[in-house]
Amino acid sequence: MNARQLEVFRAIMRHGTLTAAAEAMNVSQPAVSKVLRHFESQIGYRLFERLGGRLVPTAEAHLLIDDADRIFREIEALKALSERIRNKELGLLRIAASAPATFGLLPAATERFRRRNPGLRLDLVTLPAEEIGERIVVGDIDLGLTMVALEQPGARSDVIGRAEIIVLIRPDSPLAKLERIGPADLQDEVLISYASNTFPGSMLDRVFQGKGFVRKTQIEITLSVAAAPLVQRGLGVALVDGLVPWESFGNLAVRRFVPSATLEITLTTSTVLPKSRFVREFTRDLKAAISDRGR
Amino acid sequence: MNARQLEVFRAIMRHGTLTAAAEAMNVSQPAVSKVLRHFESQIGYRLFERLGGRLVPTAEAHLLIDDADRIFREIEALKALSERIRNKELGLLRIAASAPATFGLLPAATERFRRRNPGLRLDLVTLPAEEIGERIVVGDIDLGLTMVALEQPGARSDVIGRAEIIVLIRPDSPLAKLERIGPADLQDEVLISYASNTFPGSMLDRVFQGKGFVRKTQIEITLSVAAAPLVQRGLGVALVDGLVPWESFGNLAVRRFVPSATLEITLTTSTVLPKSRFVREFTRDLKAAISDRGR
DNA sequence: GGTGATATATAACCATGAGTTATGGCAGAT
DNA sequence: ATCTGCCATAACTCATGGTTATATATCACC
Repeated sequence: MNARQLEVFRAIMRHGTLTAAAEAMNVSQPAVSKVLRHFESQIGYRLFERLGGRLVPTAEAHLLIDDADRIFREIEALKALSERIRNKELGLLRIAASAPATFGLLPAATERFRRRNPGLRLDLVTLPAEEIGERIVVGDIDLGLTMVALEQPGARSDVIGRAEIIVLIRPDSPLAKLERIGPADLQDEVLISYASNTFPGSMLDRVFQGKGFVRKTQIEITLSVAAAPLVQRGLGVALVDGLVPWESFGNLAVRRFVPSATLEITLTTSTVLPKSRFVREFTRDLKAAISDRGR
Repeated sequence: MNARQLEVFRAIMRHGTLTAAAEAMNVSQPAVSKVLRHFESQIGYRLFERLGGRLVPTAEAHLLIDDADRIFREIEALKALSERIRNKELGLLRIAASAPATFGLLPAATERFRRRNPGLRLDLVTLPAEEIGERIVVGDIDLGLTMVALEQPGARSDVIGRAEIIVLIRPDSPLAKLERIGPADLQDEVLISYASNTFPGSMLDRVFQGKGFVRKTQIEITLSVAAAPLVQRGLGVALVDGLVPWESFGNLAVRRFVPSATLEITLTTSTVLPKSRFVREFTRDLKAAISDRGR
């Protein structure tokens, strides 16, 4: 049972005669006749009674026609879809980002991108950085956006911007008076921050050390966004990336951290798979979103 | 774009490699390879990138796979349906009946029939008698059930029973006292009955004439069931077929009409199209339903 | 009862798609 | 360096779907 057989069956049911069906399908009458007979011999029963030199649909044909017709139309729809894909009217861009990038960069970049490519499907996946590299090399993901460089054979990482580490406090905290907050100011606070065995964590450890302090993290987080509710409830002060739009969470204040510590916003793509036009475009939009953030 | 191509595409997406897909489909690996390449050349774009001797699905493949998978499964379902039809687990019997037969005979016959053929689809169509003949000769209908013989070339009518003409009255009517009602009793009543230009109408005209009366129909109906609400509301007395289960309508009484007048319950089938087993069985069930009615 | 019109079936042929086996090339792992 | 796994190619076969030409059956009509 193949698509052509269904098409022929449907056409005969529609047009009533072989000849009309053949004409509608732009093939010769014997061609239709042969496909029909072959179809009937395959399924093992007659779809039409031959009488008076005419074809009369059997009860079996009536049982099949609805489904056959639907499937035929669905195949036609799939062809149309495929045609649109070929004409680049339709596409798919699969982006994996770590959580801060998902919150802080993707919305703006996506907005720019969609304005130019409204028909395109976008898959935005939030994943831990380690997994993103793997997904890129197996081709599951077109573009990765992380706060760490991904050392992955078969993938290439480029730094497209930087994000400052900031201090997250409650507006009613005594620290709110300060413009800038340094390691010394945090000594007596409950510190919410990255674990030392993560990239930003060890980076911050070095910064504290450079100023003669030790970073004592009381509450460790892996996902910076998780700091927001903790700080909101007054459980401590967070030292996290400044990429997430913290202001939008409410009951939170952001202060600069000195000395300045930055994370690299890193864009990763496969070195083996060809880059689509969409990947290049989205990269541009991401850079624009980053420079917009500066303002 | 044909069913096989969708199947191959789906199998490769599922199993990840050509080799695994080929194994799953029980064909050789080069066969799958060739179908895939042919499919790709037809649709005009790559579905897989070849890298490191592996196939990696492109974004386009991801856009197509859901629909392709669904269509493939629907074709499989259609094959299964076809298989059931071939094994006679599934069938279709299309019955057209005039309204009295629909009300009075089909329910009982259908009940018997379905007990024996629970998987079968039954199409019960109520149509005016004239149309039924045409539908039978074009093969739209397997079996017709009417109260008139259908004179239709290509169709054959058999009388399988008779239905008495009865008098339909309100239980509170003065006529309710009578066991039998004749033309004389109806002279002063508003008569609801068939038009004279119909078969039962002219038949009743002759009966009245034989007794020296004229049938004066004040309210003409074509559909006997339409008499029920009229009689219920006291608009008159009806002279109609006794096939419809009038008792079930409520607030109606049925009386025998004398002299007895009968309509022929006629079963019509095509003389050219082969009769299915179901047609023969249903005929038997109809006859049984008719003789049951006698009790 | 021919006759023409219409519709299906058959015959003979061809192109192609889908299958086979055998084999070669390539990348990654041991 | 070699083995292993995977994909591509070559050469061949067979079935399917297409062609044209022709035969056959039914129906309507004179």
